[in-house]
Amino acid sequence: MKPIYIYNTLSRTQELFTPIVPGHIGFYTCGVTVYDYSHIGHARVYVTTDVMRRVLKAAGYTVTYVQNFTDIDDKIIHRSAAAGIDYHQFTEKYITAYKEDMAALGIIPADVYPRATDYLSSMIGMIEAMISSGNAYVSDSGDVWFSVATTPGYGKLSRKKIDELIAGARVDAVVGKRCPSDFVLWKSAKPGEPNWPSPWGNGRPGWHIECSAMARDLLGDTIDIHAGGEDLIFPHHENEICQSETVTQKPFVNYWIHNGFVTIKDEKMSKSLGNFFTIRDVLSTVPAAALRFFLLRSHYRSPLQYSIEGIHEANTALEKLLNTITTHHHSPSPSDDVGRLIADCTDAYWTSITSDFNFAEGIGVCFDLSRIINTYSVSSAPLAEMLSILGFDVPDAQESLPTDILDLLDARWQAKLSRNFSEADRLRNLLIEKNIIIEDTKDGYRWKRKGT
RNA sequence: GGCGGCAUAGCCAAGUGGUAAGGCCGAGGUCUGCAAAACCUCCACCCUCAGUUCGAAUCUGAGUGCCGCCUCCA
Repeated sequence: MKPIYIYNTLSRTQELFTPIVPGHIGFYTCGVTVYDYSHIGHARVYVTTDVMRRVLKAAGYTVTYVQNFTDIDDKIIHRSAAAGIDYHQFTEKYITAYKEDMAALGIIPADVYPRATDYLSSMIGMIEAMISSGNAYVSDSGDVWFSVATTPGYGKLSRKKIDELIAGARVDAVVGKRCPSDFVLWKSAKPGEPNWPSPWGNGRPGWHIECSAMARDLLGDTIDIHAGGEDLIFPHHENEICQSETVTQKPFVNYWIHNGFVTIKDEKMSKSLGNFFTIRDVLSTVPAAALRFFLLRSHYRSPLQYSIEGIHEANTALEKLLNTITTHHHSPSPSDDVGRLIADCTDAYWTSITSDFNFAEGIGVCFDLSRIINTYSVSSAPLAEMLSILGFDVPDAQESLPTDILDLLDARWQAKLSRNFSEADRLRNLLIEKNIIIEDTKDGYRWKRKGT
């Protein structure tokens, strides 16, 4: 089990990761509200957490990864009504689309994709507990509110003070709400809205309670890692904490991880600003691996400026690495010195990716290793392993060719040595027709498959 | 108004006390029958001003610029 360091939003410092159960990790990431196609900002979070999972697994842990779908909320209600279809059919469409987009990006599916509407009874149970402990109250309209003032540690994640929240509250007074900072746990149904029965009348859950309930049901009272975009720190994650902790009386999450935003012209990519690009639109113009590489080339907590030029550049850079792997050297001859250089790279790579998941630095090491492999004509397997952890499909570097191809390669090399260039070129063209590209080097030649 | 974050080369981007990784672009070179690739060399007064220190991109203070959260948001 290799040590992992994680920057914990709760402490605002990098900490040595220690799981609750040795060798196993419960990992929860806030998923999307399924009312539209996902954009590049979403892609960043899920590509990042995908590689985090891969690193944790490679470090020797087993990981249970849970990612929810918020399949009921105001936007879903409005948009499905506008489309004239049932909310469930509506969300089904976008859940399918989401899974397609993630698959295209090479993201390993979650172990569980819980949907809010499948966990109503757990949510209701938690809300009842909050009411009986005096942390929540029911208003005349049948809405249930969480009383923030009754939670001593409120604000510990976002570092906000309750009085300041109240003083600076931009929210208009809501009927039934005792304090501006209180938030809704259960909303009574308006006419025509989807609703479910509860002790407080028909209605639907507030947003925050779903994650508290689903995380608890699937991963236990305390989970190891909880991730999401940094816009979720407040109020979503802050509220999850107070809900869960008032019910269980245990810490909700040990390590909080938050992603920086994808920006466009220095502004956050978001639907309300209208400056977003959907994953499927972008992938219609660039390879998915290029987008993945683009997202991984900067640290996950830094803002990332979106640009199609940046993705093209990432593609060029990635191809350089893949080229190193797909090129088969004719004369491998590793030495102890070179072996040490490679080992140094491998060590540096591991240090990077386990130091708060510094994939950008790790990628830098990949280029160093690439140069070593090309310079000394040695096996590219260590580089393939590195890229594989980052989630790139790497061709089999140890692939062997059919004997007829090998014979052609050899014949062409002999022709070249005897300076029979017309025959050498004829054989080279023959090989190109068979998708084999030859590149001569100082000491011999190497080959790779066309288009890889 | 409150809280938080960011500012490194033409562009992208690592680096949290010891004289600036990596990639893209550009320039020159090596190799070479051709082709392709690769390799080598070159390209940074780390936003400003003070301060701490033997030593700061890295710590402290002030300033400037930009962004985010406080309302749905990955």
